[in-house]
Amino acid sequence: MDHPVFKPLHAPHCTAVCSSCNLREICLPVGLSKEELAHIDGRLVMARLKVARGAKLFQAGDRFTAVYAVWTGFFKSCVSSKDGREQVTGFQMSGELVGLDGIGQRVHEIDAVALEDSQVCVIAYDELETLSIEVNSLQHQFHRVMSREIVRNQGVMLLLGSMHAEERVAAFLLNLMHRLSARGFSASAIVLRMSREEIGSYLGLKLETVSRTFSKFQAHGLLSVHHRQIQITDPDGLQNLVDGITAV
Amino acid sequence: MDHPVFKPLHAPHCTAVCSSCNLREICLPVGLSKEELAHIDGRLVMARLKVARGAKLFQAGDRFTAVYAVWTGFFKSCVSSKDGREQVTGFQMSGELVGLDGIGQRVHEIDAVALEDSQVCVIAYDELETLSIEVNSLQHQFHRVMSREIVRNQGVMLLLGSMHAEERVAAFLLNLMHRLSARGFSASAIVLRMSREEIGSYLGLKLETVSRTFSKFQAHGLLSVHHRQIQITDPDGLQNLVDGITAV
DNA sequence: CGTAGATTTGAACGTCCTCAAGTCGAGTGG
DNA sequence: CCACTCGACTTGAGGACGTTCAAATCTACG
Repeated sequence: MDHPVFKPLHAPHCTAVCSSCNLREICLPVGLSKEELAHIDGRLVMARLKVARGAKLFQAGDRFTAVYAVWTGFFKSCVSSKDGREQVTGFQMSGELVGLDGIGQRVHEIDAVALEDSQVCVIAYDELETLSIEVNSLQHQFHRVMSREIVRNQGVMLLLGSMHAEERVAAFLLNLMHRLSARGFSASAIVLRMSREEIGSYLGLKLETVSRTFSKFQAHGLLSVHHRQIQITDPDGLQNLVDGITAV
Repeated sequence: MDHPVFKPLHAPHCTAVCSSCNLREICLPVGLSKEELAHIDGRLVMARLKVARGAKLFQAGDRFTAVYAVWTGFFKSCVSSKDGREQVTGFQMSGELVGLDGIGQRVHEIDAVALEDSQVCVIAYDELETLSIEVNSLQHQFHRVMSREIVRNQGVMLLLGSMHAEERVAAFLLNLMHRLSARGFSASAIVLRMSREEIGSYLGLKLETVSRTFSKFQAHGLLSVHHRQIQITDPDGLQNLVDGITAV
């Protein structure tokens, strides 16, 4: 199976335009001039796809043909080893790119799963390479996106390699908070799109540990938890935990 | 301080050529045609630098101007957090690129330290972007290199997030073995370039645990350790450990 | 309204860490 | 050449943190 079954939102001839997308200041085309945007309109994004909650956008082993920009919704990326171990390597929200793992081998090496009903912009990779040659700053932006992904992953390695459970959970929540607030959502009221188990997998912890840590944070007045609703009441307190300034 | 002090191996006008480099099948220019190699010769690599053992090629905060291809020697990459936590995020050997972290912000976000006297090829990033436009397959290869770095990091996340100490050490040794043998070195006799502490930092373990694990592997006949000399006697046994087929 | 899945909480256990002592080897100066 | 010294490594014992196993509670969805 090379591709899951999708229904394009638009007929093939009706392509998406970046210039009028409200994510253009967050997504791949940041920093492109009006003229450059006009040049890539209808060429960079060939189609939009709906991905239902729980469905895979692609999975390890699928042939790589495109990278995807999350337009609406929420995704997780997972690697698995032969023996069935699974690790969530990231969560992607609107404006973030999924599928960069496939460029190297022309085959995807991870799974990308929608955590809620989502829509993605399909960026055919061959076309991206072509446009990168024509539009200088698109190439530059694409390199920046990949570089940031590398840096982000190294931050996760720091977290997994040297932080305690409470520090990991605090760092996770703060990161989510910052990314959501960059998209205009409340910086304090978070609705988690993923289960405790998925958080645990991402943080290298068991779901019980995540749950216990949430409870402990609540007992210390850092936040209040109600199922997947999190209200951050003391972001500085969480930051102090991450920075090793305080403990709970 | 934007740059450490280096002595270029060659005068500025005497640039390095990829077409006659013995690493051209491993390094960035893999897959370039003879004509394409000729086109980038003397332009891609502007100079070579010596980096003494223990010296930093660059460090977090340095202005980003170039990526570096390891020509000879061995490097480690480290991220650090505000509170002084340090995490080794990778070890680089000949033919591998260092410095991709800086593209996103035009500032390096990690430290790159030579673990032995080394030489690197300096690839000015602006020139790389220019050449990528002129030479199609150079752009493609560069994307592949970055993509593989992303995949590699996700593999490390899997290791850090879901493997036990013995599995981590086994995976580390096998990885080292494969990369060394791809460069024509013995697949069984490894000379470690890094300390137990650096291995531990990379694997999210303490140096004592690394040491104990080596000893245990030796007791089980998987390898023999003498300081930094490792003789792998049972690679399949190590692989079985990584794959969760056996335990020690 | 009922069931399956997600979450919370408790208790016992195990892996890895911490602290500490001892060994080994390379480099240095007598 | 040998003794000395420092850093790296090894090994042991005890303890901490997170896991495992188990049960209760809660929610969402049909």
